[in-house]
Amino acid sequence: MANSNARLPRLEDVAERAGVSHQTVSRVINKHPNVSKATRERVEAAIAELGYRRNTAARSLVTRRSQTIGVLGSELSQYGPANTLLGVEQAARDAGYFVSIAAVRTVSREAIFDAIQHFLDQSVDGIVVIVPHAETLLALEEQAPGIPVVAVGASGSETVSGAMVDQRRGAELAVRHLIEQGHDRIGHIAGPQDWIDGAARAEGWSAALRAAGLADDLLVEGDWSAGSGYEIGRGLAAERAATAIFVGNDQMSLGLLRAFNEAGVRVPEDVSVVGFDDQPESGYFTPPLTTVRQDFEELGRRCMDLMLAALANGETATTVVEPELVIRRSTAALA
Amino acid sequence: MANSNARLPRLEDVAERAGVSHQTVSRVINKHPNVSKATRERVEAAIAELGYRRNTAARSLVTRRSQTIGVLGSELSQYGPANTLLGVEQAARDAGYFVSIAAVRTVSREAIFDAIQHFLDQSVDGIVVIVPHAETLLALEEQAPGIPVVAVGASGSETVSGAMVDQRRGAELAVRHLIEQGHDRIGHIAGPQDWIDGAARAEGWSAALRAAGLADDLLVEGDWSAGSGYEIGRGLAAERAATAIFVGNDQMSLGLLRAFNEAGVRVPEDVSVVGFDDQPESGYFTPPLTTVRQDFEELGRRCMDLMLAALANGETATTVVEPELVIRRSTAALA
DNA sequence: GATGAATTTGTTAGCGCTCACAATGGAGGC
DNA sequence: GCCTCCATTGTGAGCGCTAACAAATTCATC
Repeated sequence: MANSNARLPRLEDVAERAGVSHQTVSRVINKHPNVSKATRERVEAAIAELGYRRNTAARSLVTRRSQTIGVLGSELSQYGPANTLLGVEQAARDAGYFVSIAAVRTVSREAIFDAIQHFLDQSVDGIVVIVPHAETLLALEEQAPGIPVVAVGASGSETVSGAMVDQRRGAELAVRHLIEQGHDRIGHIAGPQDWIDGAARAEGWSAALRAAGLADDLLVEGDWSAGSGYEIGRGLAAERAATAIFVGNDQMSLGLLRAFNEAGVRVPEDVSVVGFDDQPESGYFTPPLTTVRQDFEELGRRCMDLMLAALANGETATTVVEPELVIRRSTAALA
Repeated sequence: MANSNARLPRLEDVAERAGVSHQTVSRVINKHPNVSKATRERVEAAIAELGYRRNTAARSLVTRRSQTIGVLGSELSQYGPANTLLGVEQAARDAGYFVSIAAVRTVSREAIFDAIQHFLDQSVDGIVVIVPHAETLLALEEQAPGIPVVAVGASGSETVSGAMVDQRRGAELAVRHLIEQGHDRIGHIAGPQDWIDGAARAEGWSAALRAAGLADDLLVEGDWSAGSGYEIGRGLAAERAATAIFVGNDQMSLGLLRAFNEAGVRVPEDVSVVGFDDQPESGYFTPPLTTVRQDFEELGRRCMDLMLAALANGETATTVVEPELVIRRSTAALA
């Protein structure tokens, strides 16, 4: 019901109404301990009556803090990054921070720099980077924005905190499961190798095979999309070199399943398939997909934990989220 | 290379270096026309040398504008909302705005109010709402935040601009396609009816059937998830009442295809299926899904167009994006 | 009751910017 | 030469808040 012509109430207006100084009102707002109970209640009443809301700009101007975290992301419409963003947002809002986003369409130095500039223009207090691309980390080291940075997939450094799901371990879980089922020719449809996760999963696959004394020669690189899984799957169906395929993500797995279905290759009777991510849909593929689950929201929350720590004491750190194997119907014992 | 101990350069520092007043520097930054070429160049040089960056807080304090748009969203990890967000972000950044997000986990009045409060605390200049839930619009009318609001799915009103994909038309495209293929018993797996899109698609389905003199009695309501599509699909496979199913979205379609596959119902030989959304994966379902494409990024950009208009002249407006039928292999002529 | 310490409240300055207005100087008309 | 007009530049104030300090009040202690 406030008169919309009048300017918004400010500290001084509240102070006048409560019969105190503006500084006392400021103390109440900032929960400063040394305010008597009576005064506090009077001020709080005045705040409620006037519908007072603190002016962020004025506060930021004097404190030199914007209470804003910038999230720099690419592929933000994909299941993983999108949920990581949600995790960050939740933790940030709970901690009293605003979340600003900048999406990078094509990953390049210029695009990353642009986004960082954008955030610096906004004077964010810190930047969370969800661009799981190796080049991004290099760009970040180079461009060091002078504020705390937390990067997903980074191992952590002097200047950058890192939060990651243990991709190697996830890949090992998947491959070991296949080995236990009796498979000894296990191929891999990898994600792009200049993506941190793509490379780490391929390494995990390779390491698990070698640890079991098996060959790691069946690797093809896709681009994460269902389309690339399909194309590669057509080739694989013709060759029939492997009896099991560990796929870099669920979307490529979907394409692979489609190609196998068209070619008459039965899953899991002829070939077993394991994906990575565990999107909500993966349990409804034909057949339901055995895959490695990553808790992306948790990852996002961890990012924010690291950010808060960096904001508080300037220290960088690293955190690792454990993946989990979800066994469904796309894998079976070798006949 | 700036000395990180020293405070950041400000207008006055640039002015001193360029030998002009701070106001002249301000004019250069704001592209005011009445500045001589020589002065402008001198100032620009000084800005570059010092690495000057305008302080947003100070600017906001005096202009009473934050150059920030708040995006209030739910289901932000889903394909549609996520891409709409990306469209908004792109258009906003191009227009010199920052984008702040607030995700609503469970749609309720309180959660919506909370998010609006959050944005008002931040003094955003406008709010884009991507919560395609009927109750949201009511909450918005009630809570009228006093700044421009653009809502996805809204028809527009005195206070709220609306941007939407024509859902009814999309549903009609789907149903007419099925009718043309000779189907006359066409069922619908609807989205939740308290979701704007869910209701609009059901209406379009119903309208198209009635226009063709067909019955619209085969409707079941799901919850958008693949799981609900699967459960409903099991029932449908047992009944076999319809020869074609129009499904409210692609995810439920996936579940339906899975259930039909398990039950030995062949798609499209026995039953045709049409989805809605056209996610990137839909072309790799088994079989590839005929569906209705929505251009979510365009929708997001349109939201921002409306926002800029509202910000400029305070007027609300409405815009409609046309959907498109994508025919793949899940539909066929009735045998 | 005097002394010092702790608690509560008030006063002042200034964060960095834009706005309104004032001042300066050169071009052009009579 | 004088006056007007316009383009260009400068001056002063103030946006709303917090930090630092100062003042007033209460309380405990000897």
